Amino acid sequence: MPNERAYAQILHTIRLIPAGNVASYGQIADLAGLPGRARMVGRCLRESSPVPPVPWHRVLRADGKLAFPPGSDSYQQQRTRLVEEGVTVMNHRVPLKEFGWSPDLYTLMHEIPY
DNA sequence: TTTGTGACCGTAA
DNA sequence: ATTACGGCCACAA
Repeated sequence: MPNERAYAQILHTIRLIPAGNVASYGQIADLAGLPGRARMVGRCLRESSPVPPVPWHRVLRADGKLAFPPGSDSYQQQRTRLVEEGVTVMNHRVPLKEFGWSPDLYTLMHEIPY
């Protein structure tokens, strides 16, 4: 696999998201040293059936929406996990801007990877 | 080889 | 607030 390094970087970066916080696919890609490749993050998660050490539920779209179809199994699970961590989810999205969260991740995780 | 398909994103109507 | 479009790129058909 040519991408196993990239995937490892991605999963590693996702592990750095603190509980109660969220990050977008694009942010993860950037932090993992893969600028512009948000789709790869999604593909990585889809293909590597993530287990708890990888907090996949803290990864959202850039606009704060959960990436799953509302009502789907995965959607419900993600929503539940977020709420358990105290993250507000209303109308299928986390109000990032309203909480000033989106940019915080760059501050919280500066020194990175692997 | 080409085409379609995503757990996506930024910009511009 | 939406929609459209172009970028993005590994994968499968």
